[in-house]
Amino acid sequence: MNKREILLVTALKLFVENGFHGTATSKIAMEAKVATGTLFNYFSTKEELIVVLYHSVIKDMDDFILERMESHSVSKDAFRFLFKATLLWSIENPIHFQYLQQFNHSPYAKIVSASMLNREDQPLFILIKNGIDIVLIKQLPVAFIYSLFTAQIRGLYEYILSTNLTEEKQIELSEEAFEMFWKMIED
Amino acid sequence: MNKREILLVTALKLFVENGFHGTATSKIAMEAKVATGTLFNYFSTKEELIVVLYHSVIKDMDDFILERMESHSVSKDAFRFLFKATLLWSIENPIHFQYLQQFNHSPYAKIVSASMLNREDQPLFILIKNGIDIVLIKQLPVAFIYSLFTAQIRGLYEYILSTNLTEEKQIELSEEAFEMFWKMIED
DNA sequence: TATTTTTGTGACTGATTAGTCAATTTTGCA
DNA sequence: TGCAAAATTGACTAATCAGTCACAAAAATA
Repeated sequence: MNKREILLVTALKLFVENGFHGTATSKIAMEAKVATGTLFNYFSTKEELIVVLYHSVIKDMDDFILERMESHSVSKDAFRFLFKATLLWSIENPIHFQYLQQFNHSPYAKIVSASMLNREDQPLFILIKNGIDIVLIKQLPVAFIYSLFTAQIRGLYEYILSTNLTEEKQIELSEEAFEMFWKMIED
Repeated sequence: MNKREILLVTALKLFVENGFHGTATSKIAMEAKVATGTLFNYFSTKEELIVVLYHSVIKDMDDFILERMESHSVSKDAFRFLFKATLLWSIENPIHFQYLQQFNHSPYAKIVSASMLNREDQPLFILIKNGIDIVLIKQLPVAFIYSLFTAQIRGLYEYILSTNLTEEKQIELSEEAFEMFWKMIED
């Protein structure tokens, strides 16, 4: 890990722990064992660090899912795969996931909201679009199904976090949650 | 409105607009047209203001829903009612709703997380519990259904916010979203 | 090795912050 | 009206913060 990556990882941890407010740039630098000046060599402002970190976490998640995706067919199984892969990443990277939530519900979100409307080329978005076209799922706006999909995962994630389920039980519940979701959107 | 209420309303607006970090107590006091010292007569710290505001918004929402609730029967209609009432409040009070999200995804959330486990006496929680008991809905943990319920509303809300639907279309979509949700949880 | 370029340093600054408090105004009441 | 209690004020402080910059170390190049 180079200094830039160390700074990002450290910032991630501290932002989630203490919020954007509670995390001074000097604390990030200290924890990352670099001088305060060094942080500003890599990120010109604190805000830039926050936004770059957001995009970096998004990329982490996308890579995780794309790496594991074999088929590009339009089927219930394809939906199941994306559902479980997204959830798995969230459970394996709770800090990352929490950072996305924290960022999305902060005023920084509006900085990227325009550029993030490029969801249209995400695998999930394409899958939903095709699923509607071949009448596999309900004839509703793509973005609406997309919203319900991500909401379902967030709901499931929050429930899992609040309980102490074994990994086995978690998988069982994820399967149940997906089947429920499928009942909801199938045509 | 007394000064305390004015301060809460002003803080709500500024916190959602500029975040907890970006909102100085002096700015809140100025916008509320009181001296900085006055704010600290009502709330001993900024954190107390943030937490009190959270509880106040929760109470607003609960009151809104309870006021409109006639029947306490355990039926699909009862679920539909709670679904639509919760959504309606969110749409009519977007700033309040956004504040709840912002708070829940901030480090302040852990301050109240313990005391908020008193969800068990919420109408929705009781309704779900009874719905499971009489086998109206799936035999799953109450908290799990609860999570999915609130997640579905958040998903729907986010979609509605991101589009420019007429009020009529919004109602139509809400009805659709509820029917979809019901398919998901009915036994 | 000598020289240039890149990377890293941390004391420093000007601005801003949450919270205080002695003085002042307003209110409630006899 | 007069007086005491309560509410309000805003200048003030000690602390903290994001970001700078002159310098130094390290790395790359010749």
